[in-house]
Amino acid sequence: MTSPLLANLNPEQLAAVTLPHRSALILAGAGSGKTRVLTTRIAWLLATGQASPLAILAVTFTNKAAKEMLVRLSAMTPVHTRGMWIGTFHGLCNRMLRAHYRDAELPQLFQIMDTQDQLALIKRMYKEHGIDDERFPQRQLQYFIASAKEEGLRPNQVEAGDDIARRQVEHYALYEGMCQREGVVDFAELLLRSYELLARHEGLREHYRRRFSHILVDEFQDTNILQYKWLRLLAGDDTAVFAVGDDDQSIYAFRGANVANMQHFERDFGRPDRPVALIKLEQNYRSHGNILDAANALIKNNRTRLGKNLWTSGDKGDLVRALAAPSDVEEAAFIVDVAKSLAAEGLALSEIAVLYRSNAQSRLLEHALFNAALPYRVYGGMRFFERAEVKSALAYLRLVAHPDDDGAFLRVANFPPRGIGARTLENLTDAARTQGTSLWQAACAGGGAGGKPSASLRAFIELIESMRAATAGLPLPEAVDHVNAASGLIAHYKKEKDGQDRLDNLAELVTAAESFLREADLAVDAPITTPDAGDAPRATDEGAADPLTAFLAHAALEAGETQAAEGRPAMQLMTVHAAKGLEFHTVFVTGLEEGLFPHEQSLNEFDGVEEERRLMYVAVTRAKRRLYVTHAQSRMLHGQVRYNVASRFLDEIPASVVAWLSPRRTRRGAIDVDPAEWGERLGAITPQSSPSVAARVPVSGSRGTAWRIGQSVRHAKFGVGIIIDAEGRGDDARVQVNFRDTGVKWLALEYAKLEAA
DNA sequence: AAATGTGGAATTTTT
DNA sequence: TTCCACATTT
Repeated sequence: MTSPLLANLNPEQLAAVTLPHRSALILAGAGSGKTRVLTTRIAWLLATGQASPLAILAVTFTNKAAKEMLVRLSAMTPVHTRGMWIGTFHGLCNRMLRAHYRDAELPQLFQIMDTQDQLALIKRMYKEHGIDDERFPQRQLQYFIASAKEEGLRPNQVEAGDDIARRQVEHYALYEGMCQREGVVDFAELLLRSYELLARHEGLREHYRRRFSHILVDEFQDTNILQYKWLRLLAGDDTAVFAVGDDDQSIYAFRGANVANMQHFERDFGRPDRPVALIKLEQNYRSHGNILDAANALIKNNRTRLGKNLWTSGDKGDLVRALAAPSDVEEAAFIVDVAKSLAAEGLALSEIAVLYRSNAQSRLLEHALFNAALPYRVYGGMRFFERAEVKSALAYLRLVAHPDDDGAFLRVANFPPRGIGARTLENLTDAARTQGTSLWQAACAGGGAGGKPSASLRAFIELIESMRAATAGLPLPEAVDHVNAASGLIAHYKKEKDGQDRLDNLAELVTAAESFLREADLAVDAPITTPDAGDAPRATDEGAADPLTAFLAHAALEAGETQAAEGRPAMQLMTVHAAKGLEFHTVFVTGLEEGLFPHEQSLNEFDGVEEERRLMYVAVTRAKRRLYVTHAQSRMLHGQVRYNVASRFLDEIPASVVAWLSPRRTRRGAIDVDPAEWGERLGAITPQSSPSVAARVPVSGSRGTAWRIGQSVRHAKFGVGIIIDAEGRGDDARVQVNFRDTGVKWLALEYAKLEAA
């Protein structure tokens, strides 16, 4: 076996890649070459003739991962990746539903709603049915529906324990009715419909089962119940399912991810003659030893694990650097200082990441970086296809493609303003409801309940009709361009003084249509046909018959980049969640404080702290060479200063691999250092200082009675905490302490024997 | 129909 | 603090 494909694989990777035909669960630790194994496995199957490209289905969660798989695969083998089913769960389900829209009981040109659209639909529904949004918050219903669907449950299958739940189920049913009438599906619906399609149509199911001899799943720990059921349906007796995942990196339980899927895999995908193979990839190619030691020790505190230990053949490397800053401002200043000196040493800024638990923390960091003129890029936020002007342009296109889309209708009927007031739309909504039709049909039928067809409404109908006629024969980008202008959007934003960005985005939408066509072209070859249940011919990768519908699906399924990548290298700011899968030379994990990380909300959740710990594990394992873990004694949060105890996760990193860059007492908690001295001390600490910088700065002894807000204390009964308030003096003096384990308490200094901690 | 004011809430996020 | 939804004003 001297295939170059297999060169440089370690024994476990090699075993995984060349596994004989049967299902396998690959426990792939952080940085263990997971993507490489996955793509090499596919290449291997193809190269050895064990599978044809059409027999392979590979599924990921993100478009980015799917794209990367395609790129790496084409680099490895000369195969045409075009006919292959490689994509996201949603993308593949969309493809399947387009091909079998009749059996799925969907209109041919069904439209996909993103979460914004979905919320808008729920709001409309609340208005129409007079549902009380105080008692039933719209967001909550949105979550309720998504959760139900992710478990594969229709309204009649949801068990409602109490009255509230019963009402929510009713609302769920109403919602479904609206979606069906308007011909729109939400994200979860793509999965559920596809699942039901396979469940109900045996012929189809058998067709796909026979076709896909190999199913490969990326980030298996992130699959939800429905995705798992979908995989089970799709996998026939002779299908080998190759599931790659890491239970220690399961950080999406809050959106339905079900790690138990990994535990059940062996039972559900094994056959008596071909039990599931279990392979662990534990050799890490990313990080130096001390970083891995920190990660391993940390994650050992979780009880529910499959069990894994990362190791490296490389160096121990630097110690993990820890810092207790007096406040969030100093924490940010420290990061600026270190980044500057690293940059001065020649480290690319893009190799430095600053991670935080919640987005709110980015502001101050941005402020500090901005003032220091350090280029940075923040991940997260508004994506291209989510911007208002882009969504409006898309709504016109949706109306052109699919006029019954009430959401699209309402979005642009009077935008830009054209004299269709709230009153007109109300009447129209009433008329549509009584006639049981879409707004579009009601408008065509003559408008409002009063029977007075509004002239502006008629003009709008004509506008859409004329757009449809004008764009009919046009290539997609030209059609988009036409709609941008004919809709009046361009004229509208030209009038606005801050409209230039929006105009740019509208122009960018034309470009997006161009590149969509270009990429779709590459992805398409001859229509896939099979004797019994042929897949419909595809015009594009999105699987729709016409390019416009495909583009609209693309816009919904791939929201696009957060912001255009800047030319110059920049530091990377993001949440820990967003950092999953990435790696950097230097990583700062910031805000390591009880209440923030682990987040206080997680403490009430089942398995909450363990998930937070996995999150911390993800954060730590992003670092290749240098890891900083920082916390601040005081932090401005929601407009108020808060005093937090240092995170328990800091204590869980073995002292032997940590160098404290700030004075620190023996136990958890903050330092006892005067902010005034801070700058001086910090100045003496350079990031290059040897690991032995450690905790050796002696702290001036606490003077028995001189307690300060922000100080860490210990109480014999209540444990450790931080003083957050004080009042009175002398014998009456009391302090308020936020104890880590026992909460906030007022203590009289005369009686409570507090000691500095 | 745009501009201004008020109250409340405030993880994590892909599709 | 900041963002949002909603209500009220202009």
